[in-house]
Amino acid sequence: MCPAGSTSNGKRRPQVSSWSVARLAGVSQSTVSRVFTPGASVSLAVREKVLAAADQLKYRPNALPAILQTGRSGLVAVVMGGFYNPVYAGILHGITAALKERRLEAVLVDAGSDENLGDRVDDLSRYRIDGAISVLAVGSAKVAARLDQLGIPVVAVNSRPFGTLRVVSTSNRTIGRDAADALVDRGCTQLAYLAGRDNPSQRERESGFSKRVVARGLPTPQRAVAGFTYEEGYAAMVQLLASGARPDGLFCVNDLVAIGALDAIRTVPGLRVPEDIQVIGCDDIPMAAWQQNRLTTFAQDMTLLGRQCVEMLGNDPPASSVSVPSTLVLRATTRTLLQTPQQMQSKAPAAQ
Amino acid sequence: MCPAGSTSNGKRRPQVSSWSVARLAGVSQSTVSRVFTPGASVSLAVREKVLAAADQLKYRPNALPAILQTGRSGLVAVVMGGFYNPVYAGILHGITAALKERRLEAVLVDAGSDENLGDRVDDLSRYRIDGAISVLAVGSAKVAARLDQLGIPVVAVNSRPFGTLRVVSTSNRTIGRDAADALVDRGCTQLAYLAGRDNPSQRERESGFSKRVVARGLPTPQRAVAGFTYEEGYAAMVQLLASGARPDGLFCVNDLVAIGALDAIRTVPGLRVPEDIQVIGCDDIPMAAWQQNRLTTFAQDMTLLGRQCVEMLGNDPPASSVSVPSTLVLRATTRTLLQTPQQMQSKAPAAQ
DNA sequence: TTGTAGGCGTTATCAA
DNA sequence: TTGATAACGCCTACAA
Repeated sequence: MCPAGSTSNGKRRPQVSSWSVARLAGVSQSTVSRVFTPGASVSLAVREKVLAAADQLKYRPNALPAILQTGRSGLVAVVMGGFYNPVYAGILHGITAALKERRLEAVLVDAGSDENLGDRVDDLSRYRIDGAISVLAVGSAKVAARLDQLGIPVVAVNSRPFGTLRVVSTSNRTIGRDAADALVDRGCTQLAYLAGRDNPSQRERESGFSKRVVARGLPTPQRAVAGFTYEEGYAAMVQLLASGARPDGLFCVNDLVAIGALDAIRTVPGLRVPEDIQVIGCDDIPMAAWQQNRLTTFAQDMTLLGRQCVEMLGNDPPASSVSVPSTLVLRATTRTLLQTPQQMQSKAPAAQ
Repeated sequence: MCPAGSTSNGKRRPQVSSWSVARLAGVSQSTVSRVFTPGASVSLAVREKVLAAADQLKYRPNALPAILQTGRSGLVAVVMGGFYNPVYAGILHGITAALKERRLEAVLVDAGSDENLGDRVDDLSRYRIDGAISVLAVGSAKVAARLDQLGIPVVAVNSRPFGTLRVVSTSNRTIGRDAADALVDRGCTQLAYLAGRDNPSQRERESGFSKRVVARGLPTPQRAVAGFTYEEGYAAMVQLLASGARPDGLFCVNDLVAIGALDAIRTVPGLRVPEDIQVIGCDDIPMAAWQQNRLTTFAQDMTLLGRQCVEMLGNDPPASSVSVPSTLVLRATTRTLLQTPQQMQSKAPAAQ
């Protein structure tokens, strides 16, 4: 009726089990279990007796046997590729908030690059995690195949749709197009783009931008490869300007790069933003709003993005892909819009 | 000899168990277990046979029964109070890196305020977490007492040493003193301090600063309450300047506040940094190094801080408190130091 | 509504 | 070095 070790066995931290509570309350162990199972049928009298006993013993249900039994752990792996960009802080916050609502817990994995992603998530499978969310884009079919084999739902942000991978994207192509329109509408004719290292969202932002610029009858934008950090944006812009290029409209892969570019522009005497060159970033990180930057950029609701990731994780049957919208936030690095005719033209279909 | 469900029972995701591996390898389940237990004695022949079988079946040890048995989960709760300040990204990175080295996993808790801290960690005790690290300072004895009762080691950053709480601190008092010395050595006579909301590290930074300023024979610094964000720093400085105050040396509770203050100062025509007012921040977040700021500040090795947290968690017997050093990083918001005599005076003992 | 019994997949113990 | 067996603490039948 009552297993030996359920009281305490001296060697380990003694844990109060449902058996001890049962004994104190004068009921069976199953009854205690039912009291702690939402929606189970227990008489009020018994429930109160049990809760009183549990309270007295400071009983905390142990999730592990239940996981062992049901196969569901309530644990979700959350994979990050580093935290250097404040935009990740927003996403992480969104994910943790959404997980909390569903009573799921986040096991944080700082993977660095998506090479390690497979290994790390595989590692975590020993905890029987229910799923994984990767803020780090899954870039290779090999990694995707590895994740597939785990047999758990995997959501990845801004990845290509490999296999059963579920993808939540920011509307990168639209952002690129809107950036082009915003700059062209404001009179820019010499466009330039500061690129990140190759990944799906970078590629889409760029292609959306370039194609729309060309569709608007302007030459293909100049291009410089920066990366994703302030320093890389700064260096790339210094180099671009040193090469003699004088674009009058600049779109950057993200805000950090844009802010780096702004600072580089400021080193050139007589070159003014937005009079001589207009700049648009992407993400709307807090620093974009700082007085020293007042950067025009695309805002995306990161809390929503986090929520979408968690929701997709639970979808059954699996939805394969959703994207979150973005809004152009106009600040001081672009001029005010005057021309209405071109504004209308910006509604034209993409040169796909 | 071989339990029924160990192959697959149709209802759940079928998991390969040590029993299936044992059967394929022609050994007992215990032997399989030993092969996957570091340091257990198994003959080479058997080990290879088992590993081959495990490989063939893609066996992944299930951690849950082991946890049930040993009481050790390898899970550590990591409590954050939000991610708005980039310094937290650094700390989080340090913690995850150190945990990984010890083969521990981080369960991320975004607590918002330390009120929820107790509840959330208590929640996680159902996973039999081995310990908790709170980047959020534990501010009340009540929360600390709650954590005490969990019977697991808890490390908190920059908290007061309540009960069995283990504390890792940045050297806040020293930072305050060094900031005072740095400003006074550079000729400041009218000091001001932008404070955060009350918490242990804010209090120590301020008290270290104020006392040293007074010890150096100057009047008590002016004080304005900002908070911990750029916006709050900006607003507080705008107000301070509007009140007619014209300090020539400013120390801020952190870099975000300092950068906000810098931007506020820039709104006043003719007020130059560092000629008219010198500014020092704290944390050395990436933005402090940006060209637009070039903020003099105190750098702290956040990776080290993370490592310390993890190490303290494992200390037995528990060490109660350590602190990590910081270094003054001189940039463009302070003047260059000329006077040597005062430099020597800065080595004088604190007016404690 | 309540209790009994079996199983989840490991580790720990002890005997062979 | 290996194997058999008993926990670990819960959930899920099924019986009362």
